[in-house]
Amino acid sequence: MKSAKRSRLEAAGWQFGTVQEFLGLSDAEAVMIDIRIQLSNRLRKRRAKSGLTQAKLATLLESSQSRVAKMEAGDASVSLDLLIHALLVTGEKPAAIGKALAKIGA
Amino acid sequence: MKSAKRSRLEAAGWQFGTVQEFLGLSDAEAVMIDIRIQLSNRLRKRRAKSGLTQAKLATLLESSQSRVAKMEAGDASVSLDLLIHALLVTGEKPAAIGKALAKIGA
DNA sequence: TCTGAGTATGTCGTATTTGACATAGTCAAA
DNA sequence: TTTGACTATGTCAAATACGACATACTCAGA
Repeated sequence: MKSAKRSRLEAAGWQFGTVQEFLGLSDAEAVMIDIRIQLSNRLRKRRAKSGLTQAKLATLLESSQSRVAKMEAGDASVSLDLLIHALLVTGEKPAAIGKALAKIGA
Repeated sequence: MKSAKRSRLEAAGWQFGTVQEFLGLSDAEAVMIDIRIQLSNRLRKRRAKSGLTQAKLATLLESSQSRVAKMEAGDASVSLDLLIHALLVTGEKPAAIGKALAKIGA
């Protein structure tokens, strides 16, 4: 968007910025979401590589297929605790989890 | 302990091994605890370095002094989510958190 | 097209985690 | 030794994360 138009709209009361700003999230909260997404993606890859179905992984975790689906979807109802636990159960090493986090901007 | 004595005691029904074995924890659960401890220690250091009291940090987190104390004590009632969030609020970068995790054995 | 294995999504009752509060412990400075 | 700032610990009602279940979607192979 050209800055002239933007200025006009802002004068009319509109605000522009990132989605983060739109949602009113602080930096920390935004990073929390990035972490969740990063771990989710990683879990799906790990599981696929191990040839596990969501149902089988759920059994190992003493959880349920639907919860594993939510983990991999980055669902807001899933804690980082559960995601990390799941990763560890797939054989992921803490060092690898650390590396994944290191790639998150901010 | 000498292995002869150990063998004798094992024959009598005693078991030996790590604390982890004693408590009946799986590898993943043991690592979860290591992660909590690592992040707890890191939080206390970060806060001290920032010259924040537990009460002030609690305000930033919209939490309470007692919960911050529990975070730093590695209390079992504190989730990794909360610990990580707290670290981020003290200005810790995800990369630094990643490095801390990378140092965990196993 | 069916069928079946795998995955996604919504809901429910329960278990855990939460902030708040009360209160006790610690320790330096007066 | 008192005071005051900081930290630790226990408890509680409320919030939220949990596993389980039902059900829908996807898609490859018969």
